[in-house]
Amino acid sequence: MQSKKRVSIADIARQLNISVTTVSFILNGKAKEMRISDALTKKVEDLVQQTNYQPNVLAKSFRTGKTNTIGLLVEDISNPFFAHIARQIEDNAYQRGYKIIYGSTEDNLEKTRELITMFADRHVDGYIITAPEGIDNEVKDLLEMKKPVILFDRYYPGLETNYIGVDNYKGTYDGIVHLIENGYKNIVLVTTTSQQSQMTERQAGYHMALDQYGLESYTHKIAYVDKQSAVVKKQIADFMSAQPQTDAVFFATNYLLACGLEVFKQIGLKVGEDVAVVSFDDHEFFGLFTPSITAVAQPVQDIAHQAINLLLNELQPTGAPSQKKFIQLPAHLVVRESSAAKRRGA
Amino acid sequence: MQSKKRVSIADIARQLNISVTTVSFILNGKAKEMRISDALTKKVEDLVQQTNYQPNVLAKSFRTGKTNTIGLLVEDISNPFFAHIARQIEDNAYQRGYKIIYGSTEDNLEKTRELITMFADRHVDGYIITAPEGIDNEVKDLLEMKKPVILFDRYYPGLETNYIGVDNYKGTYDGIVHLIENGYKNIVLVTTTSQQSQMTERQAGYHMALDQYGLESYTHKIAYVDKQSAVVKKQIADFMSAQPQTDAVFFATNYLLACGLEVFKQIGLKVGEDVAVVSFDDHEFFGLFTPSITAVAQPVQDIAHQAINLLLNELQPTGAPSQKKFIQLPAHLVVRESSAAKRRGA
DNA sequence: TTGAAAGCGCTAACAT
DNA sequence: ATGTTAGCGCTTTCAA
Repeated sequence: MQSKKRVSIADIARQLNISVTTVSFILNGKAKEMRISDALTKKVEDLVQQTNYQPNVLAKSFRTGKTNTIGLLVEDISNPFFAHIARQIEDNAYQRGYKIIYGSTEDNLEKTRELITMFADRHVDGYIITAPEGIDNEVKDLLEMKKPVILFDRYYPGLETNYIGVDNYKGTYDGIVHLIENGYKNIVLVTTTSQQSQMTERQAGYHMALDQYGLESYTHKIAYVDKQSAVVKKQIADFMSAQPQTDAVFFATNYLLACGLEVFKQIGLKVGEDVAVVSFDDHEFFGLFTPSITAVAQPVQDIAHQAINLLLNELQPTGAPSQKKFIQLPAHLVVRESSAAKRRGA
Repeated sequence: MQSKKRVSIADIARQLNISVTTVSFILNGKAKEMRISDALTKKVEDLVQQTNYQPNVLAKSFRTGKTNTIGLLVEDISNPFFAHIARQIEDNAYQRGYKIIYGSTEDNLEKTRELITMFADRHVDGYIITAPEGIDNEVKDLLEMKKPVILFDRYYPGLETNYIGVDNYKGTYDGIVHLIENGYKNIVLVTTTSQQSQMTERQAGYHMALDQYGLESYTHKIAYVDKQSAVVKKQIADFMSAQPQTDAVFFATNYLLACGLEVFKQIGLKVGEDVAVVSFDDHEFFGLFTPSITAVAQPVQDIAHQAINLLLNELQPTGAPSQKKFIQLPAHLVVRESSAAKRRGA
């Protein structure tokens, strides 16, 4: 396939009348360790330069079983949150010699299983995963095979592995308290039916805040199927007309918010006047909305950075089995116009 | 590394007292071709099932030089346009047994070179690339090595390879004509200094429309460096105050639009009243803006679909050297509120 | 301090 | 119709 035959380690050895072993050692930085003479080392390095020798990664991977590849499983790469995470992870990984192969799970168990199998077949060295419900056994299998796994965004309480995510509980709590302090009393939580940790934590934060202030809670869970936003919108519309006293809505994801905004527009509810709005997950355009949208922002860069660092650390063969980390980063409330203090008589 | 030793093709052969060749042929669907008895074929297939034999992909790749991997080089995976493209490509590729490894070029020549080298080292079977300026030689090298390359979003006139993109010229032309017909006369084009095909085409479309209607053109090119949006905003602000007669602005990318909207907000220009606005590239949230934003939408799904199809076709070893395709899909104007007919006296 | 050689799992040319 | 075997390029054990 290649136009010119690539030079191999044997070519180098032959030209210098030495053995491939020696060349291999030098190439892998074991020259000192193997007490190979500096002169020889130099000669080899020069020839490598001169011939533009590039080791055959495939052969190397085959031999060692290491591929220098990381499997990244996100819920959906086209979701801005995950896209940004992916971008950061990519940057970090490439800088350290690792490539990323990715897949979108759609939070679907079957699809995730397939992806994990594919990635395992390819001998990826480690995994960074946003786990769908029910995938714990597969993850356990990976761990048993000594493959490092980093969970992010959501975790499994029972799994002994690394996790990095945001403090969903506190983030939501802060958002709700903010609404309460701005005078809102009938605060609805619109969330999904998902039982994943990040969602249950957000619910818990919501309830905690309301309890503390002695307010009543109105949770509305939507089965978020397939971006069938028509269905979602219908449910939100129904809910709003059933509970006309609602003066604020906290959306547990920014997709739900998008649906909500559309509904409000349709039924003529003015955001920021008739109803306050806060979203979990910020978005680059929220500042440009009218009114601009208050959101609980996740530290995307930090999350990605920590995820890849945790993974690369596990990949470094240190003798001791690494201590598993469970990291929760603070989320940060970005106050904008959509949650402005409630006006009397509104 | 694996907890149990994987079963190999030799194990299968040994257990059945046949040769690895036979097993290999059967595994690769050449049983018929090699006239291997149905009975034997069946026996092998059963044992494969039963032992859960999984071919070692690494060994196979090493041997054949094929990796069933596609290198996807986009400008920035965290840009929604590319993120959506990536998602579609992923879906299509996985369905057909290919994995994606990706990289963000940042439209930076050096970085793109590195990525291409990395991908080449890994023997990816083919490439899908949004090419930065100046990368034509590297692409030419790939083509010489018989590696299929699909360019998308922008092309090099001199390169003999496949291209898939949108009709930027017509898309922009339509957008400008729409503004003109809605009564706008002083229409500014805000674009980048990039000389890439997609940008120059958009400029051409802009000029064509204005010429046709005998209107004057006011192009403002911004060096889009590093998302230094402060710089970009400053330039837009300066431009607007220097040309107060401006009644409409066409932004050549949705990032520029975002900067523009912020500036207009700051200086108190009301979009849709004081100034009409159209963006090239739609965005999922444009419908939620107030006023909602008119945009020239690219058929993301089609683009991705065609790109991956073109590539997979080239990967199918048909005798004849494939005819290179140059495909331009129509862009589609999504009319919303931001470009509503100009009111008299505004 | 360096070299010879086995072998990773698979494919395919060549033998029978 | 099926088997023997030579590599692919590299790492690493063992020997010298």
